Amino acid sequence: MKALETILPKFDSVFSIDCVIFGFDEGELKVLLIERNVEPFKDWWALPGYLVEQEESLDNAAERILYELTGLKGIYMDQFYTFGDVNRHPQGRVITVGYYAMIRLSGNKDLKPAPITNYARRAVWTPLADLPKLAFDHDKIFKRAFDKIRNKISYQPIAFELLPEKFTLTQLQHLYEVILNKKLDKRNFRKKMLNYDILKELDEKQKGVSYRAAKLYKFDKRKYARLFQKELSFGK
Amino acid sequence: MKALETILPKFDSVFSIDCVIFGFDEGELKVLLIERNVEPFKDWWALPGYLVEQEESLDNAAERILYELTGLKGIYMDQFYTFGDVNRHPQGRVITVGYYAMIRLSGNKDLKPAPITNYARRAVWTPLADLPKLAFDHDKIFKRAFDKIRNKISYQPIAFELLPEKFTLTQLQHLYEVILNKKLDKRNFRKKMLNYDILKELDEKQKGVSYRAAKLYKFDKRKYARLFQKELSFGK
DNA sequence: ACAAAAGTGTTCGAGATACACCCATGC
DNA sequence: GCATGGGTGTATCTCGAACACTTTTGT
Repeated sequence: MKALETILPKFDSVFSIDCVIFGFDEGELKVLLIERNVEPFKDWWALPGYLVEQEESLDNAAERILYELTGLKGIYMDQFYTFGDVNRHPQGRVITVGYYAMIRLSGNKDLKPAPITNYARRAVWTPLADLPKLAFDHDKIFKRAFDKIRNKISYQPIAFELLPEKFTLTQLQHLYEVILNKKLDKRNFRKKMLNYDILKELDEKQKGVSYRAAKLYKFDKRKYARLFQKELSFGK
Repeated sequence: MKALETILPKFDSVFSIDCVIFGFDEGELKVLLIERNVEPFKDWWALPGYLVEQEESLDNAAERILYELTGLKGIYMDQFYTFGDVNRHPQGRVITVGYYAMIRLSGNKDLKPAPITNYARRAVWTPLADLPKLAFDHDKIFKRAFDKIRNKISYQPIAFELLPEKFTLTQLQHLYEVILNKKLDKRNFRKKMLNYDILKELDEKQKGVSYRAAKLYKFDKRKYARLFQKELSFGK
C-alpha cells in the first residue's frame, strides 16, 4: 500500500472506498472509526477508507481496505453511494465509493490495523451518540449510510446481523428502537417478528440475569432467504 | 472533450458516467442508446456515457455528458450504482457511475449529439423489447437501472415523469403494467391512484379516439411533494 | 415480598385484493 | 347496432396500531 502522499502530486483522478461498519453492543449502536496518522486530517477521526488499487474490483478493495485499517476480516459489505464533489479531498480529485455493513460485535472486538500501513493509528467502535466531527466529507457519507440502514430495516428484517447468534426478543426490539429512534410496542413487535417466521425458538434461556430469564432465539437463514426471495418478486 | 483514445494510454484510473434514460411512447417503454463511432465497440449500441472531467462533480458530469451525446438538455438524474470490475473496459481501468432518469418523451424527440464530439453517431429511443446486446458491461448496468425503477415504482408514484402533461388513467395504468410486467385490475388501480390524492382531474377529455373519450388528468406537484415527505419520515 | 423484566390477546381502521356489469362514443 | 374502451362498488382479508395485566425469577 503506497502512502497517499506519494500518489497525490501526480494523480489525475483517484478512487477510494470508505466503509461504514455498524455494530451493536451494550444496547448502543456503534460505528467503526479510525484515528488518522497522516496528513491531511492527521489525528482526526474518519471512516476506514483508502485508495482502490489498479487490479482489484471495488468489492474486493472494500474488503481489503477494511482489513488493513481495522483488522476486521472477510466482512461482506454493500455499496450504497458514490461521492464525487470536486473539492471533497483537499489534495486533489478523489471520488469515493461508500460501502456499509452491519456486523455482530461479540468476538469482533480485537481491532488492530494491519502493520503494513501506518495510515491508521487505531480503530475504535464509537457509539453514535459520541460521534466526533469526521475528516473530509465523512459526516455526509456516514449520514447517508445510516439513512440507508434505517430505511432498509423498516421493510426488511436485517437487524439480526448485528446481534449475537442467540438473542432474546427484547434485545432485538431494543436494536430496532435504537436504529429507528423510537419506542415500539412490545406485543406488536413480537407478533410481527414471529410472523415473519424466520426465528427459531431455542430450548434455552438467558443466564445470569436477576429477573425472569427470557427465551433465546436464533435467526433461521434458510427461511430468511425464502422471505427475501418473495419480497424481491413483485406482485403476488 | 478529449477523445477517449488520447487519454487511455497513460491513465492510471479514470471515471466515467453512464446514463440510463427511460422514456414511454406509444405504449412502449424505451431507453436512450447511442451508436458508438469510435473504438472500442465501434458501431455497437451503448448507454450514453463518457469520462468525468477534473473540475466537475458527478452530478454535473452526468448532465453534461448526456447533453453532449444525445442533445437532451437539463435532465435531472439520480445516481444508482457504481461499476468497478477490473476488466469492464478493454483499454484500462475505468470505473463508471450509473445514473438514471425517467422523462417525458413528447417534445423530446429531437435527439442530436452535440457536434463537439464524434463519439456518438446518433442517439435513438429503443424499445426495451428490441434491446440489442450492448457495449462493455452496459447490459448489466441497464438491468440494474431497470430493477431500480421497477422497485421504486412499486412503493412510490413516480411514473408521471414518463407521461405527457395530460394523461388518462388508462395510460397511467398501461405504463405501470409495462414496468411491472403484469396486468393490474382497473378498479383497484384507479382507487389507489386517486387515493394518493396527487392527480388533478381536468375539465377536458381525450380527443380523436373512436370510442368513449376518457377524462384527462394532471399530476399535482405540490401534493406529490407532500406525500413524498410523509413517506420519507419514519414511523407515524 | 418486592423489583424487574417476560410474556400474552383483542379490537379497530386502512389498505390490498377479487370480481362483473353498464355507459358513452365513433363508425 | 356494434365494437371499443371508459367508468363504477362491494365483500373479504391482511396488517399495523392501540392498549394493560399476569407470570416468573433472583435477591
